[in-house]
Amino acid sequence: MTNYPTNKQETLSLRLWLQLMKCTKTIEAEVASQFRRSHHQSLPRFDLLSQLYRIGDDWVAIGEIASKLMASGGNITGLLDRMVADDLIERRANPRDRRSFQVRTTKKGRDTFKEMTNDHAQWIEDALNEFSQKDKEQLIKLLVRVRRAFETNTLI
Amino acid sequence: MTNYPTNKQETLSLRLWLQLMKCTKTIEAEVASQFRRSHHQSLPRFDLLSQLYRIGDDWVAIGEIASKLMASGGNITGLLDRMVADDLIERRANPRDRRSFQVRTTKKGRDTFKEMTNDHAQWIEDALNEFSQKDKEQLIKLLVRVRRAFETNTLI
DNA sequence: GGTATTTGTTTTATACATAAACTATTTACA
DNA sequence: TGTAAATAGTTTATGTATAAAACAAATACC
Repeated sequence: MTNYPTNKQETLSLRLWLQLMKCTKTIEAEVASQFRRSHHQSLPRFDLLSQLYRIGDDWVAIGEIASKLMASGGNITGLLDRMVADDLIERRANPRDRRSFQVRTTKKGRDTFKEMTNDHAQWIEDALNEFSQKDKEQLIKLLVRVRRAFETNTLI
Repeated sequence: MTNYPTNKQETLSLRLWLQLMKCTKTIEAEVASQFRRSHHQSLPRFDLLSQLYRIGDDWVAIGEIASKLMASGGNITGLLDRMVADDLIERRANPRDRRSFQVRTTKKGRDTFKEMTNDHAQWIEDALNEFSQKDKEQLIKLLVRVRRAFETNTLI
């Protein structure tokens, strides 16, 4: 009865989480360093440009960006300030609601994003080309399950 | 010939990376929020205490912590300053090298770490208990492979 | 022994992140 | 209509992170 390897199981879960974190941080550090070297841009800026790209060509409210990126308002305000200063983003008052502001990418912002996103995809592809489609699919499936386990856990 | 789904493969690698990041960030946010709520401590502080615990009971040089955590010196200086102020860490001059300083955990630091580490292990275990040992082992194996792919890639 | 270099850490400038307080509007509704 | 509540965004205080400059002390080497 006491033969169930509960301690070992616990260790395995922890090891899984630690490996997950190590893996993500390794890739993140590499991508961030490449972005910095090749484009003088950061990962948070890339994420913001990605969201704007996903939303489309229109003016977007600040709050929509914050909620899509799951970030605080203050964080987005600061990021946008710096990106406006670098001419990647333009900002205007919302003509229909004087509390609200809107942003969109400039031409420079769109060009920068296009280059970054191409490089990014290429780096990831190059690094992961040794994996079979089956391995990748399985890994994705397991990761989604892990995430769901935490998300549902949290909501209770 | 042109039937090879190269575009799909590329998409799959990217999707894998995005899922990896999403998964890690979800768990990290949950753990950080629990640490904050239950212990008024942050994840970086927990990491630092973990390193000190791993190294042992002795006085440890600042530089050793920085290299183990793969963090910049300035980062560790700041973290330590705040943790010393909160009486989790004590600091002294290295008696054998006047350039150098050493730190170790206080009793409060050790007690805090013990509680945090128990809770942490429990949260992870609870969330991942639906996974079989086989699933976890496979996931760990794949994650290690992914990380190696990026590490070797970087070193070239 | 005296200078050059290296080493260990802190300081500075900057970026990114949050929570909480604050401001200005808009909306709800009595 | 007039006030309370909700909403949009910024500001402030604080924590975490880096790179680069600065500094002090130790080591290397002529």
